[in-house]
Amino acid sequence: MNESTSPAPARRSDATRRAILEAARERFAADGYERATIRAIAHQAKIDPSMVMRYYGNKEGLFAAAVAIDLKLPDAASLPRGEEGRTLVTHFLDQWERNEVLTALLRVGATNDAGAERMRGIFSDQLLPLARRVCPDPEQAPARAALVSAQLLGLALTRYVLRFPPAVHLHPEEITAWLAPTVQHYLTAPHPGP
Amino acid sequence: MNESTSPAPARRSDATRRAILEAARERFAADGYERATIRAIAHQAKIDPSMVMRYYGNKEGLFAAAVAIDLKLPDAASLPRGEEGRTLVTHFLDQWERNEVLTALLRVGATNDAGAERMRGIFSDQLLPLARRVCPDPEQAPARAALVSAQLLGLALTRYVLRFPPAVHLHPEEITAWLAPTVQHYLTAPHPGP
DNA sequence: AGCATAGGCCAACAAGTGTTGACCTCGGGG
DNA sequence: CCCCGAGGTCAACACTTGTTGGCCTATGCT
Repeated sequence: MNESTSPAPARRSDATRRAILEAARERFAADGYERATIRAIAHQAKIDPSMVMRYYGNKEGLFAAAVAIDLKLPDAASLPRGEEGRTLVTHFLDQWERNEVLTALLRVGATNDAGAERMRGIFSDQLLPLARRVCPDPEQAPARAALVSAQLLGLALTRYVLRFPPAVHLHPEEITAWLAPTVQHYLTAPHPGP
Repeated sequence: MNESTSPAPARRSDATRRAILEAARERFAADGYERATIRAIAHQAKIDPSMVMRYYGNKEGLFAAAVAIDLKLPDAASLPRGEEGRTLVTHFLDQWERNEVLTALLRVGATNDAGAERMRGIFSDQLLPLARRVCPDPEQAPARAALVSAQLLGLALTRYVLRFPPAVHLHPEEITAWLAPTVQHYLTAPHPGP
């Protein structure tokens, strides 16, 4: 619908490609890397397993294509001062509820090194720069970003992967009310000292 | 060395059984459930794969035996009032650094439902009761315990599973200095309200 | 000493995996 | 109209997995 801006030649098989990617995300998110077999993905996409190979080369390539996504973190400069924690938490929750790519990434990252590497990349490409701009001493940025990611990924883990019942039943507003001050603290509070 | 108190008949194969369990924990912790093959475990334990089946029935049984462990959380009554957060964090860090069972459990829990169920059991059997005794309104205990587990497991995830470099390089004392107030807050602070 | 038995190894099975290549089948441009 | 290539299916490959049963070995009891 927008041929001029996108360099893609708009092949006739685009619908199938999308179906494969969608099924792949769902299976990876539900089963992890090993148990999400190409046959199961192909079955769910209602096509033949060999099509997956034709379009994505091999399973690694399929996974890479399925989790190629941008977090679109808000720019650090545009954040209201003092509200960085709240903004981050709501943004994360929103992304996580909307699409299952992040759940797939987290589940795969726990057992597959390519997945873990992808998570490390997201961390250092997107969260770290933000921390560098927000937190007082840039030298402390990596540690502070690590603390923030531990808090946020910990919530995702217990809520979307391990499915602890109380974590699942928490309302998004309640999560924000609890986590936002913590994240804000990790980003901007003075170092507590050992 | 203590035959009277232990009901185990002290079989001659106990050394082998221990070797299998040790290798199993190491492989599960490093590779997760699927990629930790019985053959790999047997090879590391320097015995035949069929011995694993003989002693533990099947792979599920081996996993169950390998992760049958008690967190040994300190009793809520014995905690110094106001220091529950610090005690919990140091205790968790200590357990996690000491043996790899917890890493195995976390890694497997991300993809295997038996593993996730085991984690949910530990949560509700060990952390929840503690929260019920420590936090002001017992009705809020599940939510508060969930927040605490999100913070603690998030740290374990980024440090021992995903291995974010800044999380790996954090010193235990620094982790405690940052996390103890957070955990204490989640346990005892008044509800922030949505 | 003799032997039952627990400890251990070897080879094989059936099932499921990623991956490949040969083969159909249309749809649109010459 | 024909045909050619992209889209799609089928069957098979080589390999790995969990699991099994038969066989050997040596330990400890009588």
